Amino acid sequence: MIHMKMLKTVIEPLIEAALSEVGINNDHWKSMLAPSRELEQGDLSLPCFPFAKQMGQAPPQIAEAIATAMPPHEAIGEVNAVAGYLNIKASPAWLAKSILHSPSTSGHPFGECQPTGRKILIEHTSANPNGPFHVGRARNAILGDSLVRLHRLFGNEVRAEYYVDDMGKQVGVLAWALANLSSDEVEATLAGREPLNPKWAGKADHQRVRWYQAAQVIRQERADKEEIEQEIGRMVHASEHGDQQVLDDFQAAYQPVLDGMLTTLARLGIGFDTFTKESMFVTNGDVGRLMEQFRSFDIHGTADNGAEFLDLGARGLKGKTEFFFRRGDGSSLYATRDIAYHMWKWQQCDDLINVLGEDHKLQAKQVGMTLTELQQKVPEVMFYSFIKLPEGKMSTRKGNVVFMDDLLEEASEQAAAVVGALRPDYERDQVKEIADAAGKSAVRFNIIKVSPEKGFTFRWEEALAFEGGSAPFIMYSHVRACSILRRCEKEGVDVAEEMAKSDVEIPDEMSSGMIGLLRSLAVHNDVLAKAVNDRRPHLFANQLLHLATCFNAFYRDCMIVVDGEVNTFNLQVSEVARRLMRTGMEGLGIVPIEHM
RNA sequence: GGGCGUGUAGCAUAGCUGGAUAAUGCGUUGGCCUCCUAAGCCGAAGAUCCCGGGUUCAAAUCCUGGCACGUCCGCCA
Repeated sequence: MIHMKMLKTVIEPLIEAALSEVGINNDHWKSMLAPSRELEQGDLSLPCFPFAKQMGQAPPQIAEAIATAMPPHEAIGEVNAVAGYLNIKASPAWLAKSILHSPSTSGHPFGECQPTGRKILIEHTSANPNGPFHVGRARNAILGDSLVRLHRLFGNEVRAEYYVDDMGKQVGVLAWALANLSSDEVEATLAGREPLNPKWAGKADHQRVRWYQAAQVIRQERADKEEIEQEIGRMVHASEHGDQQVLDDFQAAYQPVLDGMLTTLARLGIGFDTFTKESMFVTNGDVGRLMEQFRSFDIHGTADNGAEFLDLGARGLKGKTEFFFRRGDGSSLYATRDIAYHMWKWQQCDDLINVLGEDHKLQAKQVGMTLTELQQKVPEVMFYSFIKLPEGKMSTRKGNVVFMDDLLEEASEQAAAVVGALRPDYERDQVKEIADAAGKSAVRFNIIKVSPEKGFTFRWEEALAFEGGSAPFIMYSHVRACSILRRCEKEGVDVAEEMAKSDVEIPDEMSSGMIGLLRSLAVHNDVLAKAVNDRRPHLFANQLLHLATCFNAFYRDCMIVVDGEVNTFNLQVSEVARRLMRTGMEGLGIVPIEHM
């Protein structure tokens, strides 16, 4: 629920006064004051039904009485009582003045961040480096990166971190395959499958994943599979005990794959500040010390073969209650290292956020409970549900996947076709630049605009939609705002000078387009705050869509330059909207280009 | 079997710390470019808010019992 905070702050004392004059004295009403359902009626509304009993009057009467008792204020454009609701509409002139003149009271209407001083560490993606991104895995990266960007826009100091799984079975299999299988063997093993797309033949993530896939088959089928398993097991075991040679071999195997994956993410505008290797916590002794510490816990237990666990059932965990942190052979488990990793992360930030697939819910719960047991803070987690295809679950084995690299190519191509048709006079390079921006933005936005916990079915036609509720729609509104600026320059208007005027006359009568835009601008930063604090980027995505829609209506109703004359008020509002659109787009990873 | 999540017009979604006539896009359909980019704007049609029960002045929203789908329940990562 998004309140128009700048209005709420001002009118709460006024309502308080009106209520006490009418004879209502309780504080419950503050939580009842809500954004109006009917935008025509107002910005904030107070349902008066709960007062009926106390007052012995019908709600419409009470609403009427409160409306009459409301003290006048310049912020209030209109007060009305309808069907038991007290509706308060902000005065457009006051909204305009607040937005234009006092950046400090309205957050940062010009899109400039005010540092909060809070340090946030966001870990996202952290995919195993064993193959290229498909759109399923990419939901994590897109969601995570949007959260990173939104936090930065909000003014937090953010570190985006990738946790590299550089040990364990998956990397072990990859390393074994690269060392033991020839190219011919790999291709023969994978003969029945989708071949490597020649376009990606030079990209290590696409290339090396074939070794990995072939190894998965061979481990099941080849006559010497037991020896293979032993060999892999030996390497994995060594890696878990911090054997540097094995870890180095592993890195040589996965690093090119990881680099390829990062290239894909970079195309989406996704990057990281730090990479932390899982093995670090084994080699530096943290994991060993942690496991020793667990032994002193009263919920510690030991299985028949010497494996150790914590009985989280004793702390209220339902279902699977034993949380194993050490194998019978004494080596650590993924979750154990994850706990060491979290303790390390907590030393470097005020807030910790992890972006995880819904399949990690139990594991995250176990880690969280164990951290509590260690008297550590529990990280915030953003869970998302998986992306599937219309044909069903994504599966590399069945060839039922859409690679991110392919999606981006396709998006760019389709966008180029649209731009080419719409702007026949553009140069080829310009078309390509616009198409790349529109393509990647559309792909990102398509995923961010829906709430993470909702199951998501990938459809080409939706991912590549360039109208309606898409990124290009927002980009287009922004382009219009940029176009206004260019028009001003062409007319010889000194925009900086126009913007600096602080005594612009604010008209009494405004068009619906202007009023709508002012209202959207007024809640913009409230939505950003909510999206950041609740970890729900889609709220901000919808706000940006709303802002763009409102801008389009404003664009229709409010000319900025007429007959060479500039309307300063309209220009100033347009510029606030432009900057907010621009920073908002950056906050979601939409590329804010100036021509389309 | 147990835990967690999801179920809203033909389709995809928003709304879910209870409040008015359930919002948006696609699709369907009717209009708008001598005027700052029509990737746009304005209008119309289209909803048993999965089903049953309960709480409440008021339920898409909260509780409860079903159903469907997703996901987890490894000494894997």
